[in-house]
Amino acid sequence: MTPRKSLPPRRQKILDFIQQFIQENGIPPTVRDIQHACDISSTSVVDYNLRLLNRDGYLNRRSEVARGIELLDQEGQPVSNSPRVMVVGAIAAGQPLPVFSQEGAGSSAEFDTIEVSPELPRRHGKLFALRVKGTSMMDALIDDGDVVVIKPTLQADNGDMVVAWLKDEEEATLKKYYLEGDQVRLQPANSQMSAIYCPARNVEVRGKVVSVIRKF
Amino acid sequence: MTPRKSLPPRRQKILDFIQQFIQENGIPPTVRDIQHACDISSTSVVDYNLRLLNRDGYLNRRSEVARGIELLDQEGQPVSNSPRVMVVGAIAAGQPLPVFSQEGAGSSAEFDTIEVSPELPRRHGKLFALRVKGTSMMDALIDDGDVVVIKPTLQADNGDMVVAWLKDEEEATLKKYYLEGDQVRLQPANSQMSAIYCPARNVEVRGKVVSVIRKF
DNA sequence: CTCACCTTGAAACTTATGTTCTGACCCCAA
DNA sequence: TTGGGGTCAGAACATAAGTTTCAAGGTGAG
Repeated sequence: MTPRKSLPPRRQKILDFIQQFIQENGIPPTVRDIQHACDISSTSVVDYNLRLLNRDGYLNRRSEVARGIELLDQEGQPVSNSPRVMVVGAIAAGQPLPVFSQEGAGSSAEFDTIEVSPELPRRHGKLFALRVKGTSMMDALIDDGDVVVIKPTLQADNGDMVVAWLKDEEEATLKKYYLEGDQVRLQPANSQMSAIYCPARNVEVRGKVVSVIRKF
Repeated sequence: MTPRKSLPPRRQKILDFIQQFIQENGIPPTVRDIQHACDISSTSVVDYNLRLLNRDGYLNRRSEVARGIELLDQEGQPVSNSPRVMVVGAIAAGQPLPVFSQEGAGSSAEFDTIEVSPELPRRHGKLFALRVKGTSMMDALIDDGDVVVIKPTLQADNGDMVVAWLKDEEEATLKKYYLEGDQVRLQPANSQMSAIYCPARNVEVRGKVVSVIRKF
C-alpha cells in the first residue's frame, strides 16, 4: 500500500469531511454530500479524488453502492465509528495535572485519542482521558500505562472514584471520595490499604473516573 | 415509547437482518437488500414494516436518504456497530472455569455480551470475556466486577498475563506467566506481592488476557 | 514553446433506492 | 354475512446517488 504522506489540500479536506460526516451521522456521505461540503463544483471531481484516495489506501469504495465509502486506517483496516476521547496528558503522583477544559481552539488533531465504548459518552457526556505514569496509583488498582477515562466535574458524590488534587502535597491521586464533615476520606480501591484523611480545604476534585482501560 | 414486546416473525426477521447486515457491511441495508434477504415479494411490504418498526421505536429512518436506517436500543439510543464479545461466565478463586470453546451451536443470544474496541478482535481474533467475582484477583490489579477480555489459547509466552488453572489447588487465577525450566513462575501485576512458583504440570494456561474493562 | 499529464468543470446518463397507489387477502368482531 | 383494520403483492413512480463523457485549465520537463 502506498504509505501515508501529505495530501493535496482538496483531498485532505475531502478525507476530513468524510470522517466528520460519519462521526456525526453514523453513515458515510454521498458523493454529492462531499461536493457541497467541500465547495466542489462537480461530482466528477469528487469521484476523481475519491478514486485516488481509494487507490492510495485511504478508503474503500464499493462501486455502484450508495454511500459505499469506508475509511481505512494506516494498516488498511476499516476504521470504526466508535467515539474517541482525547488523552490530554498523563497523571502521576507529584506532577501537576495537565490543563483541561481548554478546548475550543485546536481540534482533537493535536492530541492522542483513545477509542471508548459508545456507551460512555452517551451516559456521561463530554469526557477526556489521562494516561497513568508510574505505579503510584496501584492502590487504586491502576497500573502504569493504564488509561483512565474521566468526566470533568468539581463536584463528587460519596463513593465516586475521583481525580483528587491534594494542594499541600501538590499531588494528584485516584481514590474513592467520601466527604465526612469537614474532612475528606480518600479510600484506596484496594481494601487492604488504609484510607487517607485530610481537610476538605486541601482536596480539589477535578473529575470522576468513569472507566479504566488496560490493554496487553 | 412503546415497550419492547414479541414482534411478528416477519418484523423480527427484518430487524435481525438489519443488525446482521450492519455488522457485516458497516453500513445499513437498503430496502431492497431487506426485501431479498427476507424473501419479501415487494419493497412496499418492507417499507410498510419499516414504518411500523420506526413507529414502535426499534429504529430510525431518515426519509429520502439512501440507507437511512439506524437501529435503536431499548432506550431509543442509536446502537453502535462496535464488536461485542460474549461474557461466558465468571472467574473467581476456587471456582471451576466455565466451559469455553463450546461454540457452534447457540448464538450469542443466550449470553451477556460486552462492547469492546474494534481494535481488539482485529488484533487478537476470536475473544471471550469473564466477569471477575470477588477480590481474589486484586494482586493482578483486577477488582470485583471487572471484566477481563481473553483470547483463548493453551500456549502462553513469557510475560503474558494469563488465565491460569492450578490443578491441585483447583483454582483459577490471573497472573503474568513465566516458564522457568520445569517450573512456572506466576507473577502478580502488583510488584509488591511475591510471585508463586509451581511445577509446570500443575499449571494449565486457558487463555491470555488482552484487556481489562472497568466501569464506574 | 509544446506536449504529456494531472486536475478541474459542466452536464448528461444510468442505476440504486426510497415512496406511493391500488387491490387483494385474512381475520375477527358486530 | 359484512365491514374495518392489519398485512401483503405488484407495479409504477420520483428522486437520490454513482458513473461517464467531453472539454478545458494548469504545470513542469524537454
